[in-house]
Amino acid sequence: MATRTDAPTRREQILKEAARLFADRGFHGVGVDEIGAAVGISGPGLYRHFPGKDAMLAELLVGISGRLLTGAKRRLAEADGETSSQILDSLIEGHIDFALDDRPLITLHDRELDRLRDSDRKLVRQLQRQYVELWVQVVREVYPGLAEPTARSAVHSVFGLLNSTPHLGRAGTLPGRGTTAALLHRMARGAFAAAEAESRA
Amino acid sequence: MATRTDAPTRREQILKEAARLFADRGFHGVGVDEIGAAVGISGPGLYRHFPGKDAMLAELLVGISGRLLTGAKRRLAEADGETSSQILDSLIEGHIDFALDDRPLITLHDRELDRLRDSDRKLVRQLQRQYVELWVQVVREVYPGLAEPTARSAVHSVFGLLNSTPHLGRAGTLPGRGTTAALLHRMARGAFAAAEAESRA
DNA sequence: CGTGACTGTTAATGAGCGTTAACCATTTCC
DNA sequence: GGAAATGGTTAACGCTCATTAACAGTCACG
Repeated sequence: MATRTDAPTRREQILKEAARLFADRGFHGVGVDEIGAAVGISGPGLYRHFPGKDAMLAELLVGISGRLLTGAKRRLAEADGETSSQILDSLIEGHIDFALDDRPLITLHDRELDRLRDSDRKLVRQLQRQYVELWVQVVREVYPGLAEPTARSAVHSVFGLLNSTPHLGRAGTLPGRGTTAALLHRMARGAFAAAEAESRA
Repeated sequence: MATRTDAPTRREQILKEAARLFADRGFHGVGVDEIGAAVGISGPGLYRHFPGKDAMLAELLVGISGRLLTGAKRRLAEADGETSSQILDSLIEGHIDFALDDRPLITLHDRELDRLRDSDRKLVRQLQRQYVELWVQVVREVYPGLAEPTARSAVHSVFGLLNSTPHLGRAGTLPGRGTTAALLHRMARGAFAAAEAESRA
């Protein structure tokens, strides 16, 4: 489990650049030649590493959903003795890290899902669903006033809030990563708390 | 200003169906034949109403941003005597109405902007910017603790929250429009309030 | 040495698709 | 009543683009 210091493999370079390009101009908006050029090889050379353009998108999207889910599961597992509230904070923190560090992937995540083969799309959706349900459980422990459907809607909405980072001005204009992360975190908690205020209206 | 009861014109049918299709499968993912079929005419017949496929997208996106902005301006103008807090509630309500009633447009709004001609994209961005600034002003009146950059980030994030409706399960599974709107409204206010808590940390 | 396995290259193929051309029915209106 | 205007049609063009073919350099290793 050592953190890898190796040079990135060609496959990884391709995936990274493809993610950036897909996020910028959409799956159909990017040609294979362009992806190839981004890693210094040309067009069809990509086919030595992937069976096709679709496969790159599939691997990206499955990878995203998978990493989000396993990350959340890990946080949950490592949390013996912590309060539900602390666990929720940990989930939020993990999601924010992801949103801030992998903006292109976040963008792809809910933009290009429909371009996948049926089987891949099903897989991604299943991973997403598990991730959501995991959040819903924790959220309902922290905010018991939330009925399950309400909690699910609230979770989706908070994802929308956290995933808004791509719209927050390109890199330079942001008030600094830590500040932004803290702001998003507070807002997420505030949104959940306000959601719970329902039953008492 | 009578609410129109007329049958929708062909142009409007086309725009509506195009919006739905673009939102579902992306601008590049939809063919003109398909758009034509959706309104009962076939492929090239569209060119009697629009100079090209791009023009449909442009009109849709400019229309969205324009309606959001003018709606917000109207609410502001009609609000003499109201408190800033009431005005903010009105802005939120307007945005939620839009998000719930025109889901496809919301989706397009931040998904296909890059496919526009430079001039159109500039126009749309300008309208968006005005809309954001208008919110920022009102938000800062209600939550004076918010510095301007923070307020702007918060506004973007709340847009992310409100625009999450497309992800809230297709139509049937929603707990009812009024309930959903109320939930989103509460969460938005809660998020802003929590954002303000910053300077006092 | 030499024979695969790898990783590239360029050229060709073939499908999809936006757009234009050429043509036609219907309505409007002097 | 006839000429525009209007809103369709189908067929053809041309371009983009993913994918495949055919070929070649490099390195590991028996």
